[in-house]
Amino acid sequence: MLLSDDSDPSETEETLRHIPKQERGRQRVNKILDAASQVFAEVGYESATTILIAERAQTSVGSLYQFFKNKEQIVRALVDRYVAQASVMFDAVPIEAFTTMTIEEMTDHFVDPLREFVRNNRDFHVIFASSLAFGYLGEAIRVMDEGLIMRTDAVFALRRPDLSPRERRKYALVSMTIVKALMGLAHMSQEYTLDEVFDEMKALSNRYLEPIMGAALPK
Amino acid sequence: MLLSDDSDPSETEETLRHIPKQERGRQRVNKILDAASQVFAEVGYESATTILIAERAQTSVGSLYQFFKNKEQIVRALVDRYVAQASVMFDAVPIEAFTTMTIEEMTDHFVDPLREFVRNNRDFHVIFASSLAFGYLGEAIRVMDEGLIMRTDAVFALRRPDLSPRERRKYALVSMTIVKALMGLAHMSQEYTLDEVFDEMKALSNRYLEPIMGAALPK
Amino acid sequence: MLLSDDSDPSETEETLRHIPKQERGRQRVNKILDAASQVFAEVGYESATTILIAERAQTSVGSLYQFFKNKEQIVRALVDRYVAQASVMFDAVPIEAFTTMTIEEMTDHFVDPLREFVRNNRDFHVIFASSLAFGYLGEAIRVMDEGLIMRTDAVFALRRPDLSPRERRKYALVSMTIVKALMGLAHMSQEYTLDEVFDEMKALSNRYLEPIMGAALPK
Amino acid sequence: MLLSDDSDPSETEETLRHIPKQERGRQRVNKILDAASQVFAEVGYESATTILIAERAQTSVGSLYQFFKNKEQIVRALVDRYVAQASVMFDAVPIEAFTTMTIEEMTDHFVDPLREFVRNNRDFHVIFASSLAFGYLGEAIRVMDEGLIMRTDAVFALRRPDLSPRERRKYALVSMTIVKALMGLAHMSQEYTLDEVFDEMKALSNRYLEPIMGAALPK
DNA sequence: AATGAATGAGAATTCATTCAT
DNA sequence: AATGAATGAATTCTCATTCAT
Repeated sequence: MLLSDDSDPSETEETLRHIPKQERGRQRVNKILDAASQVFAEVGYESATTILIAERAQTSVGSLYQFFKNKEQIVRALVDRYVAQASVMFDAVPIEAFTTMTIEEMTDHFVDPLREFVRNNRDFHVIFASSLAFGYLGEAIRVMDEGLIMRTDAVFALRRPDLSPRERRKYALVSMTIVKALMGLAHMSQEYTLDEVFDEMKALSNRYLEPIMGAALPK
Repeated sequence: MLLSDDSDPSETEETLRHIPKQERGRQRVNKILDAASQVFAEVGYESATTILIAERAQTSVGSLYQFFKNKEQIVRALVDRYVAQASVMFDAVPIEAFTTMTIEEMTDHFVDPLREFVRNNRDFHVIFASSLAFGYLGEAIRVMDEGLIMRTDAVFALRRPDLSPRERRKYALVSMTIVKALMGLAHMSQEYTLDEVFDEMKALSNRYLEPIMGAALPK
Repeated sequence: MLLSDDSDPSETEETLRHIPKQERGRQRVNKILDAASQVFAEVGYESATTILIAERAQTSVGSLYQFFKNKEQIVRALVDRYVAQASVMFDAVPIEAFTTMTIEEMTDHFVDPLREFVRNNRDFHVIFASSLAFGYLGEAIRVMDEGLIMRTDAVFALRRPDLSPRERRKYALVSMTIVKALMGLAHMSQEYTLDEVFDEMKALSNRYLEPIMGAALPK
Repeated sequence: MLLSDDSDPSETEETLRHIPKQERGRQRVNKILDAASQVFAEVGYESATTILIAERAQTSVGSLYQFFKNKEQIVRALVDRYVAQASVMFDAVPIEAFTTMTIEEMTDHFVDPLREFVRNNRDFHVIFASSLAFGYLGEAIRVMDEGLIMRTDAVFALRRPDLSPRERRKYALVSMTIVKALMGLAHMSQEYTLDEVFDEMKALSNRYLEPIMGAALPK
C-alpha cells in the first residue's frame, strides 16, 4: 500500500467529523467532494466559498458542515480521496517485479497508470499545483509525494544496493520531480497532447536513469 | 533582452499608479515590493493582507495604495521586478555563442546564472510556484516562461535546423520544465543542498539533450 | 395604480437580493428599511453607514447584505416602499371623478391624503429632499414624480381638452412643484403647524388653478 | 444689505483660516471656490475630494488647506460667496420702493434679478438643492433664506400693517418657498426654458399675492 | 508659501461558521 | 438530519488632513 494502512483514507477522523454510517451519508460526502473538486479547480481554493460548494453539491452549507469541520478539511479529504485512488493504481504491480525489468519496462509500468490517472482526474491538477502555495493543503500532498519517493527508492535499492542511501534517495527525488513536472506540463499544454508529453516523460526518464539504474540485477 | 525593452519594467503604468519622481518614492516602492515578497512567501498571496505588507515595509496602507492601484498590482510589479533581474542574467551570453558549445558547456552557461538567481532570491519561488493557481499572477510568469522557451528554442534552432519547429519547441518546453522543477526542488529540499540539486539538474539536462542536441555544428 | 402593477414594489429583484420566503425575513427587511429611513433622515444618505443601519435594525451587517446587494439598494427599496404607500392613497379616487369637481374640491381630494402621508412618514422628507443631490437615489423619486405629474396632467386634460399638451403639462408640473415645496415647508417649519401649511397649500393651489382650470365641464 | 454687515462674507474667520493679504491669495481663494463649485455640482459634496478640487483649481491640497480649515469650510465659503453676490442684486431696490407698486411690478422687481442670478450661476443649484441633506451645509443657506424672508416680510409689513406678524410671515415664507421651488424647476427642467418657468413663477406669485397684498397703500 | 507624499481611521462588503427551526 | 438565515471578524480600499521638504 502506497500511503497508509487505512482502508478508506477519506473517512478518518482527521478530515471527517464522523464516519457516515448510512450509505446516503457516504454518497453525500462524495458528492460534496466532487463539487469541491470542481469549484477549487475553477476558482481556486481561497476563492471557493462553502456556499458555492454546497450548492454545486445540491446540499446546504449546514449539511456540508455536518461532515466537515471546516473548509480546510474539505481539501484534505479531497486530496486523500485522490491519493487513495492513485494508490490503487500504483500498488497493482509489486515492488519486486521491478527488480529485473529493463529501464524502459520500469518506466512504462510507472508512467502508464499515471497517464490514466491524469486523464481521468482533470481538476486534481489545479489542487496539486497550488499545494505549494498553501501550507496545510500541501500536507496531504507531501504525504503522497513521500510515499511515491519511498516506493521509488525501494525499487532503486533493489537494483543498486551498492549505492549510498543518500545518493539513491536523491535519484528517487529527482525522478519523481521530473515526473510531476511533466505531468503538469501534460495537463497545461495547449500545444502538445497528453500522450506526446507522457511519451517525452518516458524518454526523459529513460535517459536519466539508464546510466544509474540501467544494469538490472542478473536473475 | 529577454522579455522587453523597458529597462525598468517594475515602473510602467501597467503596475504602478505613478512613476515616483523622487528617489524617496523609488525606495519606498522597492521597500514595499521587498515586504510583499516576504509576506507572499510566508503566507501566500491570498492570505497576505495589504496592511501586513505595509507594516512590513514600515509604511502605511495609504502609501502602499499611493503606488499600487490594488493588491494584484503589487504581485504583478513584484514578478516584473524578478523577471527584470533574471533577464539581465540570461542576456549576458549572446545566443550565437551557444552554437558551437558542447552540451555540457551549454548547460553550464544556462544553469550557473540560474543557480545564482535562486540563491539570491529565496522567496521568489513561492510566488513562482503559485503562479499556476492564480490566473492573473501567472500572466507575468507566463511571459517570462515564454521568453525563456523562445530563447532556448532559438538556440536549438541554430544547432538542429533540420528538426521540425514543433518538435524543437517540444524539446525546449521539456527542457525548461525540468529546469523549473529542479529549481523548485533545490529551493524546497531540506535534505540536499542547492548545489547538489543544481549539479543533478546539469546531469539530467545533459543526458536529456545529448541525443537530441549533442552534435554541435562544425565550426 | 400610480406607479406600477407590482403590488409590492419593495420586493422585486431590482432591489432585493432574494424574496424572503419566511415571514421572519419579510419582517427583517421591513425592520432594516425602518432603520435605514431613520438613519438617512438623521445623518443623510452618504454619512449613514451600513453598520449603523444594521444596529438600528437590531441585526448584523451580514443580514443586511443578505437582503440588499449594497447600500444603494437600501435607499432604492426604501423609496419604493414609500412610493407604494403613497400610490395606494392617490389611487383611492379615480381620475374621472375629478372632471366635474370645483377647484376647491379637487384640491381637497389631492391635498388631504398627502397631508396624511406626510404626517405618518416624517423622515421620508429628508430622503425626498436629497433626491436631487444623488443621481441614483433620484431615480425612484423621479418615477414617482412623473407618475404624479402624468396623473395631474390627465385630470387637466379632461377639464381643459382645448389646451395644448405642452401648456397643460407645464401647469401640471408647476402644480406638483408647489405641492412638493410646501410639503417640505410643512415638514421643516418650526413656526407653523402642518395643518397651517397644508391649508395655505390649498389656498395657493386654488388661486393658481382657478383661472386655468376653474371652469369644470358641464355635467 | 440682505444678509450681514460684513462687507466680504467670504473672508471672515468663520470660513477662512486667515484673510489673504495679498491680491494673489485672494485670487487663489476664488479659484479654489470656483473649482469647488464645479466639482460639487458634478459629483456632489460627499464625493468631491479635496485633491480633485485642488487639481481643478490648479493648486495642491496643501495650499487648499492653507486657506480652508477643512472641507466643510469650503462649502460654507462658497455659499457665502453666492449669497454675497445675490445680496447685491436684491439690495439694488430699496424696500420702501415696494410700498406703492402693483403686485405685478413687485413681482417683476424680485423675479427678474433672480432669473439673472440663476442664469449666471448654473452650478449653485446643486449645492442649494442638497442643503437639506447636509445639516451644516444648510446653515449658510438658512441664513440666506432667513434674510430673504425677513426682507419680504418687511415689504409685506409696509403694505399690510394691519395683518398679524405671524400671518404676514407665513405669507412671506410661502412666497419664498414657491420662488425657490420654481427656481429649482427652472434649473432642472429639460422641457421648459428658463424663461417659461420664470414667467410662470410670476403668474403664480401674482395670483397668490393679489388677494393678500393687492391693495397697495395709497400714496 | 507651496507642494504632494504619508498617514490611518473609517467605510463597504464578503464569507466561514453557527444555530434556530 | 437538513436547511439556510444570522453573525461579525476580517479585508480591501478611500480620502480628509498633516507635515516634511
